Amino acid sequence: MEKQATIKDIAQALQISTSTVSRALRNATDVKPETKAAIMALAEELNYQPNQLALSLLKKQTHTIGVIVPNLDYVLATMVKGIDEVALEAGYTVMVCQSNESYGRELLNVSRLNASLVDGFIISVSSETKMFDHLKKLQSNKKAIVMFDRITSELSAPKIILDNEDGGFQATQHLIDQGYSRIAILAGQDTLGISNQRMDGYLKALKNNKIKVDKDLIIHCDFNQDYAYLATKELLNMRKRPDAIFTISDRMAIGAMLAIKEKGLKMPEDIGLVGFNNEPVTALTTPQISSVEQPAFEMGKATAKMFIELLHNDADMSDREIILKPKLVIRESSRRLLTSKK
Amino acid sequence: MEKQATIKDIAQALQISTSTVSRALRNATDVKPETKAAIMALAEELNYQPNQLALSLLKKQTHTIGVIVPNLDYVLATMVKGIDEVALEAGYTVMVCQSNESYGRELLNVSRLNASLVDGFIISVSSETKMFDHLKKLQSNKKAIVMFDRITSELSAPKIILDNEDGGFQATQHLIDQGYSRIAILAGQDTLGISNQRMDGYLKALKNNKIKVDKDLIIHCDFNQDYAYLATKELLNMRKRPDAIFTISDRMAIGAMLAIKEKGLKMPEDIGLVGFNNEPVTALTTPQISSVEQPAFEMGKATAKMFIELLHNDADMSDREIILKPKLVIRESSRRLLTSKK
DNA sequence: TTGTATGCGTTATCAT
DNA sequence: ATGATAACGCATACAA
Repeated sequence: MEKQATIKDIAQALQISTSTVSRALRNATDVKPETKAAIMALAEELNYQPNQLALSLLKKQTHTIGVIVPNLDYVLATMVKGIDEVALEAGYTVMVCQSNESYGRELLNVSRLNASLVDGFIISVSSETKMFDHLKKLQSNKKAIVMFDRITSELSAPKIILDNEDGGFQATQHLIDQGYSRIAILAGQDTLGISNQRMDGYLKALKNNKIKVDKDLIIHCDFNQDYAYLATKELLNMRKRPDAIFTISDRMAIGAMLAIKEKGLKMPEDIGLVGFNNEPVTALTTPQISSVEQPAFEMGKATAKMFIELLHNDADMSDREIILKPKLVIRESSRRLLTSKK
Repeated sequence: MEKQATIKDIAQALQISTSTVSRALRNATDVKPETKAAIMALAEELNYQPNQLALSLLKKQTHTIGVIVPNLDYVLATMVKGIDEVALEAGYTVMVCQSNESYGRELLNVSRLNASLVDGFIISVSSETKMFDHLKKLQSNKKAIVMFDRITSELSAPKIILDNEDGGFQATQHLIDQGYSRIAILAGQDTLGISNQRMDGYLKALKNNKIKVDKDLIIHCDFNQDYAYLATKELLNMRKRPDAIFTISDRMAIGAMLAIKEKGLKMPEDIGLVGFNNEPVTALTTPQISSVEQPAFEMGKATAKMFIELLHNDADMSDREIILKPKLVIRESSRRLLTSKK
């Protein structure tokens, strides 16, 4: 076998025109059964496969979705899996690119995938991304865009998000229910939407329970284990140290846990801990870590469905927003009352 | 702004031919500076971007690499990151597809990405994949293929792999050095190459140390935490139970650890445990788990480099093979001698 | 039922 | 220095 066979090859071999071959291959009705049979047979033999590039150029659509994510950690990988699932079923191929939390990389990815290579984008923006002209430009070129997880209100597009505020609220309220009162929060950079929303939930729970907010208990640090470790060390050295910590990611919870153990404090007796994401690791530590679970796979599926609807729909969908609810999973690190709900 | 502007649009607006526009845009020398300036200005204004589809159709290359992996767990995600890194730098875009350990999905992914959409494939085959005609067909269509991690000798292609046997050997030898003598192994399905190789290393270490192989201590189960848990439970209920367990993945090590704890045995005193992959979680459990580290990021980079060389190289590279060495990371779960190397 | 001609966006070749 | 034309692989309107 040589280079991919083309319609032309088949036509030449059979001494007929390319249009007839094209029709036969596409199951058109008006082709004589015998010629059609001959064509199909030869196509099979030559392992003919239509050239998607040519088709895409002609149809102006590639049936390919560009998915851009800041990284492929557990949650995002799960979401991508959900996207993949739905897209594949609908006949779309998914191109996954990682921006590595870098605005520059995101720009590069977008521009590479643009230029007619993809029908549109499903994107979760990097933590560095503060300007959205690159996405607006895509829209003005009639590319479909759906945002998910890390979104921005600056772009008018369908959005699929988690109710992060509710997640923060559930976590904090639970800690309060367990009798903790000096509750610290390890948040991300104060420019990151999902971080701020989770903190809003934290603040709301405090307020609802008439607990005064102590600014010293609100820490902004990198979404990362090492920073969380250091930040927690400082927290524990305060004169009036917190009796509970809510971290907005499980990675950070791990860092906090290491610092807590190092200090010789017991969870949940001396100090309570709740993380976010419900990564599998939370069930593996000692003690196991309570964590806010997000329906990542479902979110991915919902996102892909929205995207495909957007492609097939002329109506304006820019105000569409799906908000999924998180669910707190209570484990050992924060359950110190026997009466607590299971 | 409307649909992407084309060369034709610019030519019409400026009342010149498309060839001139094309030349100007491509920085050709023989274009009058003034016309060139006008063209560049208009291109900028219209946000002109060359249509990659048309270019690819013409040049018969897409500058896109199809990457197919069985899943996106920690190790593979890290490898993909390495691939991405090198590919991006070389001007290639990466399409990542997950086969979900399914042969059918792998076929689908390959056929979708084929059809001239990608210049070639970087693939780690699914655990279900036992036939390789789909890959051979690609090669006969002159697509470049590089295999990595999970490879097959049935395909003649450059390969980048870990020295899995050495990994198994290091792990087992270490356990022996620590004074363990009844060492069990939790392996994967006996059709999975990397599993068998790790087991070969295990057997070699036993043989080198004149320890008789006990078939009852060799367990084949799914690459998965739950099965490992169950298998370990059985192992611990044997009349002469093992005093150490080597699992060929960290997930399995976690499962084993749960069963060990449940049984009330202490690591490393009563029983030693070594995993494989050195996932971050191994440092978070209590006790921390010793594990064989593979240079995943480096492997990804090496793979992408090999692939790009293959694209630019007419010579036969099918016998090229890069074998990377693993490195045992010793932690609490297996270090019971104070004299042990750190 | 089949063939011819055209176009998708671009570049390369060959004129002019 | 610039323009006309063909080609990449395919589908389709139109002609036969």
